[in-house]
Amino acid sequence: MVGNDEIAELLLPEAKVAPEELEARYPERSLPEGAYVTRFAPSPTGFLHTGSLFTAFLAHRLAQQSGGVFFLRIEDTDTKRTIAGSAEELIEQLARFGIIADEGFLPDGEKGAYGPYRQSERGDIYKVFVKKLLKEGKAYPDFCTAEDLARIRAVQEASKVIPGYWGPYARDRKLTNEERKERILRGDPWVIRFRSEGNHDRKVRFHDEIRGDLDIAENDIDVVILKSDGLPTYHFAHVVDDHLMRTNLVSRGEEWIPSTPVHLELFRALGWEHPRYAHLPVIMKLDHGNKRKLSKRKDPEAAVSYFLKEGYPPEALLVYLMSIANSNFEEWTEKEDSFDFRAFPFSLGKMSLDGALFDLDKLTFFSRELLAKWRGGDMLPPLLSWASENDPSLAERIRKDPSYMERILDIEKDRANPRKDYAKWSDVGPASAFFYRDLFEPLEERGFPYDPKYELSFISSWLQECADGMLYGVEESLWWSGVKELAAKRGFATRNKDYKERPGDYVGSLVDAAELLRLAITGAKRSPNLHEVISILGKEETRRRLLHEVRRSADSSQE
RNA sequence: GGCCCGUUGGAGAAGCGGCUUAACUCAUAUCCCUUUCAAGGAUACAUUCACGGGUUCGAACCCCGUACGGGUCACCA
Repeated sequence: MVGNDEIAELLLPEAKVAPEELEARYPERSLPEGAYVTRFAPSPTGFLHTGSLFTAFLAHRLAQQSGGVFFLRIEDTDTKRTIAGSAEELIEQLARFGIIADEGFLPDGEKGAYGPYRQSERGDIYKVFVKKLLKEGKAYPDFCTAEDLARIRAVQEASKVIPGYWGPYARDRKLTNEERKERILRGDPWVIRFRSEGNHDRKVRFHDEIRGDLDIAENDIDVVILKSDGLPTYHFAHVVDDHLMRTNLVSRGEEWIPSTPVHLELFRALGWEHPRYAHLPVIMKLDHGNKRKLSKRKDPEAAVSYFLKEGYPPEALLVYLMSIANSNFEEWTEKEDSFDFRAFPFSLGKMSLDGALFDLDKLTFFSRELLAKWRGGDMLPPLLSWASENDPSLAERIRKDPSYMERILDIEKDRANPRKDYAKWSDVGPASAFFYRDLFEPLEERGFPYDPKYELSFISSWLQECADGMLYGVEESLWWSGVKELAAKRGFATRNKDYKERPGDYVGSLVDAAELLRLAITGAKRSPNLHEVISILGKEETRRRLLHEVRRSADSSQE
């Protein structure tokens, strides 16, 4: 008689460590009551997805606010899909969002006593437990080829039974150990499958921290736990790792709900308690009236790098994500007059159950609000580092005279309701262009859209009067009354009401007078506060711009 | 297709059987203020909670069915 032990030995001779030894090597963590041990466990198969950032962010928050531990594990058991360097890129990007793990796979190497934190380096650990299951008869080698599996599936489809490698359809479950030994020695390729005791007509109930109690059919599939390449599947790796790393709350995407019964059964078979689960809703997008998952291929905003490239401050994205996670966060920000989500008590129970639609408008709103609170001095460093990567000419302009840019960024910031011009760093370049002579000149040459009701000769003389009579270096109200005086002399109505009542008595309203002035100085009908603009440009440049327009309009009026 | 989860305004949502003639935020529109823009202020925007039925004196809230949306059914995670 060939026993299970012999088969296990034949299959996995390299697994020599005793399970107990591993248990001892990774002891229970001693943490305060209620502390969460969470993790982010990405597959290094490409860029950081916005949904992954959401998941990582919340796991991180949960650990931090409970005084627990947040670690990062790389799930690279699918060697075919692993992309070299993407794990490093992932953690580097997370770090830009301030999501830095307490332990695990980190930018400067591994840290923590529960490693290794890369599944591809944990092969021996998994095998120890696979071997244990083998010995206990809870797992067995399966010699099916892809064609064998396809055939089984075809039979199942034809007879309309539930597809999958289960019960009577689990071909190699029924092999005798003698047969197994023979085939192993013969060198037939194999995988290890878990022998499920489940019955899909029965339901398992488990508690989800977000959704409450869930009743789902038991697993009855003999899932593969060790692949032919010697690495475990997700299911097995999750169970072993989260047990050994002493995770107590697994937060992951809701796509995992249907396979949770598999995990529960594996935990039981190994004699372990399972962690708590929180299945997070997935971020969606509206596409032709249909909701669908944010797609890597179709949606630029599915990649976190998109936001970085556009120059949204990372903080703003996180504020937005927190607002979809807990909608009461928004009320909290108003009450506390703060966007500091670190101080906000995030709650799994308050999460909504279905996936939120990604709303760029709302992100923009938060971003504007956030940046409005920053002074020029706070904005300069992140702006410069963004520009260095994404807008070299802007970066150069800033470097040449940082304090000039700082003054531009500070326009109308010094008040109770600060100006909200910028939602992202890429807004700064276009918005500030007219302050720079080399960028402004082409605008000048092109001509300005002055109101055609004014003759060019009139414009010319009005601007000349402004150039000569305008006050510089004085505070705004003084400056403005100076302008008003000039406008009155020129025949503009100084009060809008007057103009509205008797338009015939005036050449225009103060609005018109100011618009001509604004156009000459900034090149646009819309601009930030003119007084502040002028004081940043300085008397010389302002005069130069005015006189240039005086000349130009005089010239064209003669033609 | 089977199973699971869900369905409140354009978006995020509050609500958990009478206090809802459905809060709040974003977006949109109009008006006010105003030297433009931004900001700010005011107002409008679900005659009703996917639909149908039931329970109840009373339902967005409880039950059943239907529809719709999403997820999942791999040696991928």
